Amino acid sequence: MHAFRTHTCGDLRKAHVGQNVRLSGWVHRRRDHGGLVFLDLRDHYGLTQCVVEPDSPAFALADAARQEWVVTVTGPVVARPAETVNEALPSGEVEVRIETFAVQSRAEELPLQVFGDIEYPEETRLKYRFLDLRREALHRNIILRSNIIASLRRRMIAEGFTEFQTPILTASSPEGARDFLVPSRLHPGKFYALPQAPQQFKQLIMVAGFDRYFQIAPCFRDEDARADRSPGEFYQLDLEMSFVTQDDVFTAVEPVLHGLFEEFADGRSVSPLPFKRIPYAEAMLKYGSDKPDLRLPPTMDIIDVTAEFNDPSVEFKAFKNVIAQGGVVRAIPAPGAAAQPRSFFDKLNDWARSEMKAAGLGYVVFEADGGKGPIAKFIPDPVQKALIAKAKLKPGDALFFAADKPEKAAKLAGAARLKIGAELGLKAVPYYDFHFCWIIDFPMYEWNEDEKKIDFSHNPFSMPQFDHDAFLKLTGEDKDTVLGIKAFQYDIVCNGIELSSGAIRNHLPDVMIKAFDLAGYGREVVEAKFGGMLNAFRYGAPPHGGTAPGIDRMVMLLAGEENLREVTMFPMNQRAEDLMMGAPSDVTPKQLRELHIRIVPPEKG
RNA sequence: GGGGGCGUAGCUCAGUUGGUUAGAGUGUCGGCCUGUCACGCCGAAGGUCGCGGGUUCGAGCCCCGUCGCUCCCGCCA
Repeated sequence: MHAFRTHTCGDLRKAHVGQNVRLSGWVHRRRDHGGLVFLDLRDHYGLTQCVVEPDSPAFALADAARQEWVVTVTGPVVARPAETVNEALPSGEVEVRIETFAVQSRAEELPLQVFGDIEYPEETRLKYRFLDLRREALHRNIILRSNIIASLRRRMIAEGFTEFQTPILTASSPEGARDFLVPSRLHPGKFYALPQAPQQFKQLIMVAGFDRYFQIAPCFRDEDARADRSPGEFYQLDLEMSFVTQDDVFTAVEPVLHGLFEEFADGRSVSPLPFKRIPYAEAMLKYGSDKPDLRLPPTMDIIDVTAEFNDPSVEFKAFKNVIAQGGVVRAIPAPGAAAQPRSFFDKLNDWARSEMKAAGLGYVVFEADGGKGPIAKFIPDPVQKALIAKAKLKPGDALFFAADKPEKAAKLAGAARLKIGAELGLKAVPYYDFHFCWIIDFPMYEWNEDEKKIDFSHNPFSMPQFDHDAFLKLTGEDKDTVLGIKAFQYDIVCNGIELSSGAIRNHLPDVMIKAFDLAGYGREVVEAKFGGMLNAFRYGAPPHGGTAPGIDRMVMLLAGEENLREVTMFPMNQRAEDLMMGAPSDVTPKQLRELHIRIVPPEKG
């Protein structure tokens, strides 16, 4: 007989009755009836009830066992009496009668119970992650994560993609997030950077003549965390393809994501292929966001009502002043909101003022006999009718108004749309639990108001949607033209979460240098910082493009969790500390000397 | 860097208007119990009320500071 087990704790069924078996696992739960002790034994595979009676030679040992001890039991599988069958347990028809009992390892009093579903503070859960991982919910999520990654690999390979590894120690890059730096021992004063993404490498893989690359790629960014954003490190399904248009990328990626979500939907619905494509400008107007949640009904689509409020007959000064200063008024329809109490509207206004730092969130309730609410009296009947027509309102619907500079108004309207939709419990018809869309035609540049300069608005490596020769002739003088340029840049969005960002890349050195030039980076800077890739483009670069869906976020969606730590095996806390391993940590003076590093502690404020 | 919330037994939490010896559940330890599966019953141990200062006759509770955790904003091409 094997030293530890002949079966797992998830194996035993009625068919095993009579066999002598050996199980090893953790003592999940102990029920002591004096003369009779039940031990639920747990391993990765399941739970099996074991029982020991006083006349058993193993009784004293087994009776002493406590929660989370690791033990090995040996004995016959017996059928449980009919009235004691546990239907909640797959092995519930049988139990193991303990004849010999061995303790493999004991457990101290637990800081966190494995049994049950008590909620524990993050600090405890992270410090004792190995205990938390034993618990059912987290254990299940981590297995789900593994299955999702395995499925992605299968699907990508089936689509003709090949997985390649790219370096973890690479060069720091100027744009984008803050790099994690690794000091070089051999080159005093110089640093490697951990890759924010294998962006340049995957493009170089295309230049190198490979095609259809993918990787479950670790990415590192030294930025602050959020519930849906791990500090430090995360994983992407990184992919890149040669000789493709934007549509080819979509066609390659859609079935992978759709198939994945269908596979793990577990009864939930997935929006059908092809995913809706929404230009950035339209998304910002209709949803107030570049990551719209399409689970809300189209009757809640935001509309621009600047013209209506600018009509001479409207006497509402607050909005008129905003418009006079270049602002806009956006209206968020709230279907059926007339049934809500006054407090519903007041709370939303308070929310807009406190959390969104807005001047307020005005509203009009359109009853059958006319508009109601604090600002309705400033809006004459013809304009009210125009608003009703434009927003396609029915009696009993309301409109909320966000008035501000275009970006701020869009942002407030977008947040209000989500909040109102959630409060009213409104759902699109047909409703999909996972509602995907592509956001396309992102602007190439944006105006940086603080520094009064043109910035890349997204990815400096994407191809502008602009005539090649005309683009090369652009200068900083053509500000409006430059700010109007769209890029072959796209995002995949699901349920209001940005899953991935991608682009058809700029593979032409002259366009790339001009693109950086327009954002205020001289040729020297581009040569110095992206010389490797730029140089590669001078030796025959194929047109190429790709994207990189965030794996952690996909797992989060499919697991139905709202925090990445619930789907990450060993996460750090929000301050980027590993409480279990004690990272980051001090290092020895010797280590620092070897790296030519001296610590200059921050001055205490 | 900024804002909100939280911090009481190993763990999860309660603790009234500032008022006697700070409680419950769970876990731990001891006793009883032969069919439980959140077993049950009896008992015990277990507390720097995060830390420091202040107000007060009296502080878990009020005030100030500080530390930790968490959520959000900034940030995340």
